[in-house]
Amino acid sequence: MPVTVLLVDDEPLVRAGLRAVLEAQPDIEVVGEAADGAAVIPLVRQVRPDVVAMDVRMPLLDGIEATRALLRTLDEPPKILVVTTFENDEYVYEALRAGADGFLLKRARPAEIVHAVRLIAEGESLLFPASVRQLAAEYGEGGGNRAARALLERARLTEREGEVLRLMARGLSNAEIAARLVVGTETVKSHVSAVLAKLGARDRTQAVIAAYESGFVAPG
Amino acid sequence: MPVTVLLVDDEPLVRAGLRAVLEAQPDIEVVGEAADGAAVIPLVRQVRPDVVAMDVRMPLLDGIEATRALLRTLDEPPKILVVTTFENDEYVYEALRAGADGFLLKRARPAEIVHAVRLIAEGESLLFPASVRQLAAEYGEGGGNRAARALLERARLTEREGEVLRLMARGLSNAEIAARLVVGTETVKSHVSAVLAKLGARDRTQAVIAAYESGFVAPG
DNA sequence: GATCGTCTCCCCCGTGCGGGGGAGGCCCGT
DNA sequence: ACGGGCCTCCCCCGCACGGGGGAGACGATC
Repeated sequence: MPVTVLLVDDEPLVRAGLRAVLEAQPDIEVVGEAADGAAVIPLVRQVRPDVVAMDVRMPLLDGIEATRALLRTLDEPPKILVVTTFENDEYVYEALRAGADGFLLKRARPAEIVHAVRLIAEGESLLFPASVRQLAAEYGEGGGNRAARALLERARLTEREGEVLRLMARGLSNAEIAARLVVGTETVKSHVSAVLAKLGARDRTQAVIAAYESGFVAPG
Repeated sequence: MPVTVLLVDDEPLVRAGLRAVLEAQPDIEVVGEAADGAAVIPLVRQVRPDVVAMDVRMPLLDGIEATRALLRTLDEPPKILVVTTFENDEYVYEALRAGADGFLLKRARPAEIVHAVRLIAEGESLLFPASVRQLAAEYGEGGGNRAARALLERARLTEREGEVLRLMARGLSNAEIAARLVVGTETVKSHVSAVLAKLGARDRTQAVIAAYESGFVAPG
């Protein structure tokens, strides 16, 4: 019997993407979609999915409350996979504390997404940051650069964007970064915006946090 | 024979403070002062200090260039102790790479300053962040809270300011912190300003960097 | 009782930041 | 020769941020 999945995300595009990725697997079946956490409980009662892939930030009822509501009201709650764009989203940790089984970044590759759903369905918990750090650890002490480069590929940061992120993580302002890279501040702003978008960060502080948490830059 | 020290800092107040602290020691003697790195070489030639306590940021010639110049032009260069307000100042690391023997935060307690000068004079190197991490390590894995509390005392952050810094390090905006702590945004702004001042950080990003680098918050 | 530190909130104000656009030059792969 | 990705720079714009003040309330300390 296949793994049944319910998609909950306010963006139709994301739902379509997840559906496409998951339905390509013979052992995974998408059994429903919801655009907001508010609609999830009756839908779960109705279709009884194994896994709910749930966005954190939603207009009416967010992923945290929806998770709590599911666990509170159902006798056999589904596994809950939190899907988010930003791994240091404060809501993510709250969702996990609320009882979610794992979380996954939207920028993850299709194979990773499929893998995550299968793991969750099997009862495994899944925390992406841990896997990222594991990735960094694979390259050992000396090869920090290679791990960083591998992370670059994940986040799909260009080389220049990686440089800018590194300088951001050293506390430099846009003007200082511009001076360092010998380009205009407008250029730096472009790169910074690109980095924020790709990391799902709201501001440079969150980007720096992501850099530390992912191992892209290391303390010391 | 006493340890002789030359003070190089563009702020007279800082020089006076260092002089007061150091001259109180019978075995330490301040043998000169300079207001900028540009004046340091002839002065060092003249007074031959054991230790140069040098600011990093100075108007004409900064601590990095002054350090390089000293090491390049003198056969028996003095020990160089970089004195700065902010431990994650980008220039600090460059100064250390340029050959400085250690660095010290201006917010350090008098006893620490004296200790640092003596250590440097004896040929020991001294890196404050390392000592902070060592401090954190002393408390072991389980006692992270105690280490954090010890760090709080060092930076003289109040309990509330520590809370605020922790939330800053999770990427929260002032408004979000205010909501979380159930206070007004103006209050949060006050705390944030206090944190920035005490850490010598220019903005919240630098404060978060300091939090990570010092071990106040840990990745993962 | 007076003082100090902390937490709380208020004002004004400048500006760096980030979003949302667009655009030209470059190299590379097709 | 053309498109696509990347780097570069430009515009406008709103806003959160941070600095610099001040002030009241509370508890601890002296």
